[in-house]
Formats: sequence, C-alpha cells, structure tokens
Amino acid sequence: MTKQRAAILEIMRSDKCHRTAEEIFELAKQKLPNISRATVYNNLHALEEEQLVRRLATDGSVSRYDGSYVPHAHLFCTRCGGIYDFSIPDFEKTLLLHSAAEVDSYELNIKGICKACRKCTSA
Amino acid sequence: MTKQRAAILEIMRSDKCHRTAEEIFELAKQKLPNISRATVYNNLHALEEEQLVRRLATDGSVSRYDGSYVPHAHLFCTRCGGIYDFSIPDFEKTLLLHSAAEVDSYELNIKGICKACRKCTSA
DNA sequence: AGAAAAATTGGAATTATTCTAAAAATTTTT
DNA sequence: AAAAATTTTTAGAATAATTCCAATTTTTCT
Repeated sequence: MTKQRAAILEIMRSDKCHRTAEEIFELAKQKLPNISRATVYNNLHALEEEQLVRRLATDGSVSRYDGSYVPHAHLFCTRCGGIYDFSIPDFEKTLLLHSAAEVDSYELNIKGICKACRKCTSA
Repeated sequence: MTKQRAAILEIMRSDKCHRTAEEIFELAKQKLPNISRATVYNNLHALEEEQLVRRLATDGSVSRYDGSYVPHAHLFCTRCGGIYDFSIPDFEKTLLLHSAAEVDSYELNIKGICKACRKCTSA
C-alpha cells in the first residue's frame, strides 16, 4: 500500500461526494504535493477493480467517482447542482423481471429538482 | 431542412441501434460524401434540443445516441455487446416516490447477460 | 540488506468533442 | 424570381479528459 493510494482511498471514504478525478487530484495534492494525475487515475481504476469505488457515467465529459461500490441511484439536482444518493427497494428484482437479463450491475441517474430546492421560493 | 439534417434524422429513425456519433457520421457519408463531423454533432445536439433524439451516457469515452426521446432503460449485454431497450411499468412514479424529487428525466443502464446469450452454451 | 516486483512521476500522446471563420445553402422579403 | 438576411455546413484547428510511456522510486519478498 503506497501513501498515494492510501490518500486516495481516504479521500474516497471521507465524504459522500461524487468527485471528479481532477477534484480528487487536487485534494490528494494537499497531502502529497508531488502526486501526479496518472497516479490518481491508476488508483481509481485499481480501486474500481477491487470494487471499492465506482465510476459514474455522467452527462458531461468528466467521470465522477462514488466512494461506494454498492449499487444505488443518483439524483442530479438541476437547480443546486447537488448529487444525492437514493435507493429503490428490491430494485434488482425489478430489473431482473423486466429486462429478462442476468443483471451484473446497474446505473440509475435522474435529473430533477431535489426536495430542498423544491421548498425554496420561486418555483 | 438541409439534406444533411434529413439524412441524420433518417438514420436515427431507420433503426433502433444506439449509435455513436462516429458511426452516424460514417453512415451519413454514404449518402453525402462531403458531410463533416461537425455537422453530425451540430445536428445531434439540435435534435436533442427538439427532443427527437437522446444522448446516452455510457461507460467509455463515447456517447451513443438513441433515436427515441421517450425515457426507457437499456441493457448492455456484456457477452454479445448488444444494447437492448426495456421498460419498467410506472417507473416515473417509483422514482418520484423514492427520490423525493421532481423528476425531469432519468437514465437507467444495466450491464448483464441478455436472454439470448443466456440460452447459448457455456454458461 | 539485496533482489524483484509494483507503483509513481511528468510529460507526451490520444481521442471524442467543440470551436471558428469562410463558404454554401436555405429562407424570407420584396 | 431576384436580392437580402439568416442559418447551416465545412475543414481543420483547438480543447480537455484520459491514457500511455520510459525512467525512477517505493514497496514487498526472501
């Protein structure tokens, strides 16, 4: 276990954000000023192999990484820009039923307005 | 309506594939040899604005375009590489219920082994 | 400690996509 | 139907996230 890898793992575990590789790189630099981007990418890939992290496919050109490998859904709030986790009970079963497939993994992302933003003024 | 745009629209409507911009470009060139990539991208964006086409976020670095704007789920078969549509009844309601959000759109992609591939030999 | 294997670094390379300015096509106005 | 105005197309340059690479450093194994 290298210190670079430990730092990246620590960042991924320390919060529930869904950071981009660049953001993770910036955070890691605070601890290890010489860390390189390639190392961040290498480790994120390795961590995904080990099922400790999951890459999210997003709209834009950047990927985001989720500190949990357990599948769950994401809400991208179009008002505040936040990304929130949520889950749907027995969703794997639903998928199996309607896709007729042997399901390995899923990615469910929704766009909309989160609860908090809905409460704010100006509909 | 330019002939480039008509050709792209025609391609998008003619089959249910989920093509990449590059594939669409190649197909369009068969009809219009001088068409440029930028035109393909321009039109795909415009068609998405008009809600005639939808861009899918995928794993890799390329986007794929769906000839239908109506939301539905996709199965990416890890064995045959095929991409299949499926849908889940009342899924919008389920999303509303569990996300607590006002849902604008969703993207649901699953990875697994499709029915046809499961039937084949060699589990 | 010494040897072998694995990871890191920094920068170059790659690749999908976007941008740009000039030319061409389409639409609108008369 | 011609002229003017607007929109679209083109070709190639520019951009940006990610990957690749060879040399060096660190870690692991014995």
